[in-house]
Amino acid sequence: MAERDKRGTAERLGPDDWARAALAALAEGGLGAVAVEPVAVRLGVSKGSFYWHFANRRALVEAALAQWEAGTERVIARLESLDEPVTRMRTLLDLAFGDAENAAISFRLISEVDDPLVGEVVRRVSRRRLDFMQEVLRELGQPEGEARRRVLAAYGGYLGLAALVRIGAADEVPGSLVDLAMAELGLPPAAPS
Amino acid sequence: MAERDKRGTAERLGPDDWARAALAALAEGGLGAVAVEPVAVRLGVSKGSFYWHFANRRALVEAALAQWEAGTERVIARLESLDEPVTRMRTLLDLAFGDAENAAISFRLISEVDDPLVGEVVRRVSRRRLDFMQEVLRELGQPEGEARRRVLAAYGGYLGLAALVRIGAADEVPGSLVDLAMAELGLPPAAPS
DNA sequence: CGGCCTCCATACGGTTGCGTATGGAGGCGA
DNA sequence: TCGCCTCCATACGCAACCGTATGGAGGCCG
Repeated sequence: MAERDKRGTAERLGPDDWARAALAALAEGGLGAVAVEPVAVRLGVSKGSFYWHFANRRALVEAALAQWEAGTERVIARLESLDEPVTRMRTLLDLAFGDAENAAISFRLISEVDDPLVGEVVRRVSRRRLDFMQEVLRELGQPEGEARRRVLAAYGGYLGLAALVRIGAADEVPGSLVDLAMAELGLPPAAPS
Repeated sequence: MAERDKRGTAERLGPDDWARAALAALAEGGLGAVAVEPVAVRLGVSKGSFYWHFANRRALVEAALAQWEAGTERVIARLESLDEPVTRMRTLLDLAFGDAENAAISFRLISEVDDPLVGEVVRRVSRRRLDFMQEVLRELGQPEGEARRRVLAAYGGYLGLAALVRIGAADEVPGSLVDLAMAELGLPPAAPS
């Protein structure tokens, strides 16, 4: 792994490193924490470095959002290699309920949807996720309206439960919640591995 | 200053007015928007007024949180006047899914749960709401674990759907979602009015 | 070896928000 | 009327952050 210690060994930074650090700051402190100087401190460098790689703070936020969106695309691409629709959906749910950090970022970004930059990406990513899930249900023969309603309930439930876990109201989402979500989607609860 | 009717009828302000304005700022711009000077501008006064009523910004945030918590207590007190448990739950869901602004505030606060002030109140309010719902299900004879699981799914679904509405993924929660939530709770969907 | 290019540090001015100090306008009782 | 109390305005110092300017260390290449 790349040593991320202080500037001991003079590792050079690229825009991706800044975007990654910006996402970490976003998850911890919200959009307001994605500030140039604090993120620079987090990386162990100064602002001078930042303004070499980026024009301004806006560009950093855009890079962070792009990296977050790319993560969603990566997951979807990985899921599309699975032939069986039911397995695809169950793997999606496992990934979604398992990645608490990404859920936290999603939560932060949704609450910050009034920001024009954030809003555009959040809407696009959410639509992408919902459409993907709906397509899986369509392959399984569910009618359009029914599938849409179930997908909204399932994705909304995912977001909300992630919130409850975050505040400690629900300790560590039990595996049965994946089954519950599968049931809401009209799919069999047990994995046919 | 010849101009002084900027504030209309309410000439003098009290702490409650500041707390209300702070909640409005919170819903719009998040916790970071609960700043002294912007809220003062919102009320049409200056900082000098604020520091008469409050010691510092922290006190303003605390007052806003207290007012938000009081709203939850007010709703619960109103619900407890209803004798029939099923009616109580259905009225609760109608109120919850109907008040989009309060859902937005809940969302903002949950995403800001790392803040010690916010975290304490958010956890207490969430526990209060969950316990109240669980108690209703218990009155209806549902076993403890089952009730807890259903309440978590329902409250999580509420939060998540509010998020989807907020980003425009689900346009205007249809009334059928209340029925869906009732079904998740193991209760009859139709109101017996 | 000398020049250039990349990446980063330092220093500066501008803006915004926090908190304090001080004073002023208006109501109210003596 | 006088004096006091309440509520608010103005002015100031301080800190955090944005963006710019400028220079410097180290690698690469002629």
